[in-house]
Order: sequence, then C-alpha cells, then structure tokens
Amino acid sequence: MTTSTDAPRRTRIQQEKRELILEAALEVFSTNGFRGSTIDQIAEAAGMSKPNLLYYFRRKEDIHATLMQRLLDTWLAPLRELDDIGDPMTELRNYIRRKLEMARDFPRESRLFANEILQGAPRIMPLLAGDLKTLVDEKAAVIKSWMRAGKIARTDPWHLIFSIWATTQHYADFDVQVRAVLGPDRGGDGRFEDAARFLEQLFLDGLKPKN
Amino acid sequence: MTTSTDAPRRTRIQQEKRELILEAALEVFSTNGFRGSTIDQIAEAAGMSKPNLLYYFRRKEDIHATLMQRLLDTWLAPLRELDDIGDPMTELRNYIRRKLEMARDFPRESRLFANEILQGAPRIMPLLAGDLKTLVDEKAAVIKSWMRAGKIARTDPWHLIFSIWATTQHYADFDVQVRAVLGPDRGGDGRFEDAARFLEQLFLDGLKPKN
DNA sequence: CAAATTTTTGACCGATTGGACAAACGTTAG
DNA sequence: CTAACGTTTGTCCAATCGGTCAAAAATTTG
Repeated sequence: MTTSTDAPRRTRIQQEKRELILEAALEVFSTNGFRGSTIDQIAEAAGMSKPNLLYYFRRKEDIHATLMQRLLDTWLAPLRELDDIGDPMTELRNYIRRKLEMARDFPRESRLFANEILQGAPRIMPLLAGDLKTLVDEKAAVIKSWMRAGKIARTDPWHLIFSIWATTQHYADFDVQVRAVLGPDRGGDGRFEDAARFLEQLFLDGLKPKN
Repeated sequence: MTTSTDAPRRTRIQQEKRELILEAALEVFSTNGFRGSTIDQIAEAAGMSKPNLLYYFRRKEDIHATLMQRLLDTWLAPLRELDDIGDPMTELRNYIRRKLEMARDFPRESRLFANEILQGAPRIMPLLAGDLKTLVDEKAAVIKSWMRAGKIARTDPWHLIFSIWATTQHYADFDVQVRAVLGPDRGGDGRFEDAARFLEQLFLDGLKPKN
C-alpha cells in the first residue's frame, strides 16, 4: 500500500473533480435544500455534464451524504475546542466568537445543516443522537463543573449551548431577513461586528441595567 | 353587496375546503419545503383529489402565498404587543415567553417561515424589507427609549430582537436536534419549561456569576 | 506508437411532476 | 321537475426528474 487511507484509492483527476462537484453541490443544496436541488443544477455549477457528474457520484444522495459527513466535523470543531482548563468566562466568550465567525465565513455550510435539520434530519438522525449528543453531554459536564466552582452563573448547560448555536447561526441561516430588517445602511459588512458586541454583552451581563 | 370584503366572494363550502387545504398544506410545506412538496401530497393530506384541490387553488404557488400572507400577521403579533407603557423588563420577559409559547404551539408555522427565509425568501422579500422592517424599527425605537431612561442596559435593539427570535424559534425549527441531544429523559414535554427558565435568566442576568 | 484504461458525452428511459379539461355528479332555486 | 350553477373526478399532457448505457474522446501505460 502506497497511500493507506480508508477512502477508496483515487486518481489525481478524480480527487479534483470530486472536490469541484462537492463545492458546486454545497452552493446548490444550501440554497434549495436536497429535494429542491437537481443533479443538472449541480452539474452546471460544476461545469460538467450530468452523466459526467454521475460518473464520480453514483447517486444524488451520495453527494449530499459526503457533504454532510465532512460538514459535521468542521462544524463542531469550535465546540470541541472548548477547553476544560482555561478561564470559563473567556472560554465561553471565545466559543461564541468562533461560532459567529463561522456563520460569517461559512454561511452555506450553516444553511445546508439547517435545511437538513428543518426537514427532520432524515439523513443524519443517527449522528445527532450519537456523536453529537455525546459531544454535547461531555461539554455540558465541563460547563457544569464551572458552575459548581462558582466561575459562571448556574443554568442549564444544554440550553446554554442551544442558545449559542441559535444566536450565532441565525446570522447565517436568516441572513436575508437580518439584512432586510437592518436596511441598506446598517445591513452591510459591519453587521457581524455589531452582532459580536451585542452577543458578548448579552451572554455576559444580560439586559438588567447596571446600577 | 351583502358581504363587503376585499376577498373575492366565496360560498360556505368554498371557505371550508380552502381552510382544509391550507391546513394540509401547512403540514406538508413545513416539513418538505416548497419545492419538496407535491400537490398530490397536499391533496391526499386534505382528503381530496388533485384536480379538486386545483379547483380551489389554481396553482401550487397560490396555496403557499396564501399561507405565508396569513402567517406573517399571526407570527408578528407578539412583537406588535410589545407595549411602550408597561415596565420594560417585564415587557421583554413577556415577549420572550410569548415567542417561546408560539414555538411550542405552532412549530409548523415556524418551520414554514424558516424554510422560506433559508432559501432566500424569494416569495416574501418585499414583505421583509417593507412591513417587517417598519415594525422592527418602530419597536427598536421603543426599546431605545427604555435604554435612555435607564430601564434596561444599553445595547443594539435590533440585534436584541434578533437574539430573541433566534433563541425561541430554535426550539421549533431545530426541534429534532434539540430532542436528539437532550435524549429520551430530558427531551420530553418539559424541555420548553427548561428553555423558558434558561432564557429568562440569560436575558435578565447573563452568565456572570453573582458572588 | 499502440493497447489499455479512464474520462466525457449524447441519447435515451421510466417515473414523477404541475397543471388542463371535459364530463359526470351534486345542489339549489324557480 | 328542471334548469342553472357549483363541485368532483378520470384522463391526459408536456416538462422535468434521477439515472442508465454505449460509444466517443482523452489519458495513461507499456
């Protein structure tokens, strides 16, 4: 074995073309959902004919599955980095910041994931109840230990994680609405910095006035 | 004119059947998205034949449009109720509570809306930049006045509203994920009460420890 | 170069889709 | 009863869908 990976052996051109297809599919799937997307659309976005695309991925589902599989890893990376050792408050602040940056830099990935969950997660349900739950439970335990140590206020760690997901991903998934509501002046590039400032304050101090 | 409404005149049976279709369409659209849903599915869910359904709604799009139009009204009702006069902190708390109740009681409506926004809001963009923006701007002004009066902490009112939307609707739109992560024991009916408690604390006091 | 292999494509297929239409059926008013 | 009107359905159609296949084109290998 020259290159020993679990993945089936592939030529250089296969690697490239598969990557091209996945990139195109991410674009199409994330804006139209799985059923709303056609192989023709993906093929055209990838600059090749439909039969050619089907030469690299036998079925439409295979493209989507490959995409989801990769996605989940990178998507959960920020949560994995949540460190037991660091200062709790800054750890959480960094996690929120990283999640918001991902919403800004990878909105298509966020929407792809949202589309899947919205429609009942028919294709990744096992992953949610398996790997995802395990990871969240683990990190919830870490957060709980912080609470016991008096480092952060006592609340439900699971719902805390949900709220971080919800508020940050909102800027990717509901981007159209956010921009429409903020209008042309405030809806520009600065909206993510505004969001970062707001979220930091919300999660640290809440809304109660200081005095 | 006996009944003078803007809507075209309709017989009693037409009213009923249209309502039946809209109810069925809400179910189907909210779980499959617009393009992922078929007229046959909706017709079957409504207990009638496809041509019969098309007698009441000429096109698939008309059903969806009618649904969206109604939805937006009821969906924004809680925000409309946000009252200038009441005590700011309790007004906000009540708003969050009402929104969370809507996520619990009308998850299909939430998902229908989320589906539409996720895919770029092609059919309701004008409403977002029009009525919705107007309403949010108006309420943001109210919130701002509360801040000036020192009743709540100073932050960005628009992003505050976004965060309330995000955290509450999360429990409808990402319900599958929430239940999967919480597991069989904690993912039951009690999850909304847990969420309510958590959100109240988050928005009031944030995470900083009391000590 | 020539054979073997990989990549690309045009043509095609069955299934499903949104929608049209005329005929049948039911209901109501005179 | 019957004519008019509202409702329902079976049948059909063109377009689009995911996917196949054989053959052509390009590339790699000896």
